[in-house]
Amino acid sequence: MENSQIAKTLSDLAYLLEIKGESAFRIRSYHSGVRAISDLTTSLELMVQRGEDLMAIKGIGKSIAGKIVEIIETKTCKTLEEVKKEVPETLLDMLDLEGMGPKKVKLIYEKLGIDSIEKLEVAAKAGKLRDLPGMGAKTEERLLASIEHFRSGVGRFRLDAGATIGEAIVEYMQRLEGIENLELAGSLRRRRETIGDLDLLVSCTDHQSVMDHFVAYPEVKQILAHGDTKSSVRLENGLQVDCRVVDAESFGAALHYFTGSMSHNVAMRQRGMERNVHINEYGVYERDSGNRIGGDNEEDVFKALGLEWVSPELRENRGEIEAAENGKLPELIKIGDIQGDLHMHTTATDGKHSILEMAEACKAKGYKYHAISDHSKAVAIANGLDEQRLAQHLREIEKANEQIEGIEILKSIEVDIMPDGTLDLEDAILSECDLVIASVHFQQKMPPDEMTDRILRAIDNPYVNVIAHPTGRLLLRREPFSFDAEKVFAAARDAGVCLEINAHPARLDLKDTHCILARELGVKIIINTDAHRVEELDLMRYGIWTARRGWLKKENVVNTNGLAAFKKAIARN
DNA sequence: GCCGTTTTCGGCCCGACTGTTTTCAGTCG
Repeated sequence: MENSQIAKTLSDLAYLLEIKGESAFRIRSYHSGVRAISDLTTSLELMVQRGEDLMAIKGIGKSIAGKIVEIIETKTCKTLEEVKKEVPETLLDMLDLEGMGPKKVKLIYEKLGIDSIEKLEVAAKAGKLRDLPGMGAKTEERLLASIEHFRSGVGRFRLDAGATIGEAIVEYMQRLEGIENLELAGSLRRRRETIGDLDLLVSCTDHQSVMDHFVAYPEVKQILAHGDTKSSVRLENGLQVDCRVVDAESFGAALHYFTGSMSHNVAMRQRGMERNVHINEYGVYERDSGNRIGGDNEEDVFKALGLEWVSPELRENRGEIEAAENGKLPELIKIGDIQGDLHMHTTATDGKHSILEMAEACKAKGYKYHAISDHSKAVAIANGLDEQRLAQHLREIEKANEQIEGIEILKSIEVDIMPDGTLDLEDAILSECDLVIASVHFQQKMPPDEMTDRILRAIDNPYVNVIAHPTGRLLLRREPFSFDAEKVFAAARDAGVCLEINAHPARLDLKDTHCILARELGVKIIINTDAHRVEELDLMRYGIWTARRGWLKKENVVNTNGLAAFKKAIARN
């Protein structure tokens, strides 16, 4: 069972208890337990199998640990089933509406018997909510807008969409006179693979002008809030953007605060309490005297807690605070460390540019080498290469290599891993390639054991150097296929096979937590764009961001080497 | 319900905004 399923069960329980009116502190414990589970990089089921102590996880005590075991073993939770008898599960849907919290859900359910979004809509339209204490015509109006947004199905956005939209807003905001500092914070700054909203932080002496300029952004569909220091808008595309303005002396403290993650911030504040330091978005203060000890830059915040500055990508409460305390933070890989891109397609299959065009583009990026790795015959829809065409294609790569100076083009192929784990091209032709990339494209829905064996068998093939996009997921569209990651990673390590971080923002596969596992196990990583046109070579930054979230250093990634060292690094064991 | 250099009780992060109030509760991040 996935950690996310366990987290969902406990989260449902927490919200239902909240509606029921349970003690706020008990609720908070459940929520922090859920957060602790979400921050985990190891499988709870595996921990239970190994007899590890769940109570060693901060935020999980006797009661929640017991429930986790119960959920894994029985697939249900008795407490949750009990609570559902008193508080209908359907109330949880209403909590998803912007502006609806547990108190209002409870009130509306108890006074009017409303237990679904549909009934809520009818009541709001009929003006029946305004008679309830604390509610009025405006509440009804806002709720109807929330329902409309909910129905639009707009959820999270891909990282590249967030980055593009965010960069456009930054450009717009910078047109305002008097802006001192401007930064996108939140999950975008942490480079999460998907983002739920954008957080924009500004410092300026004239707060009001910033707020007014922000809500006047042409793409704004709805203004959700418009205050003195904080405003929120919904854009036409459904994305919510929050803007916060502070004085310059608070910018660092605010940037830290609004970068999050929530888990990281909670842990930092707890640490602050232990050290008699008070942190908020305006600065860092001594708790007793109230004396301000910093806040104009982020370093102040960490320094006040005896910590080194932590890169935003690591702020997920996954051990970064302990590492920062002990000087054990990794020197994270940077985009400039990459010396070559080893996974890209050409017009020979489903790419849009020729071998030479891709080579010139790679050279322009400053790469020392790159690989042309088109599809194999199993991917017929992409005009994949069979043995004969690949042989011809390899000659053409050689020819292109002679025509271009200053960069080495490596001969490669993205060969398909068939359902039985064999490859769809003969070993003889694979042996002529400098680099063989193997990937699963078809028949992804198989039992986890079979998928594990399938990939293990591909790793066994002595010509395979890389497993590409190892989990096959497409963000927000397709789930990863399930297999025993630890087994596969260990086998890759033992065989000397690299695992790819596919940098395409639709994939980001391996994902961050897999990178952490890969690093722990000592697996070699390669970061590739899988470009199908020259412009997509620019996607490398998303792969780097994911690697950074996965605590990877330059040394963990083979294509940070020069050509000679790279060839050694990809050699099989 | 969780936690502990204040360890088995007594605390638990906190500030902004809105709407409905007339001093504040609920929601959000």
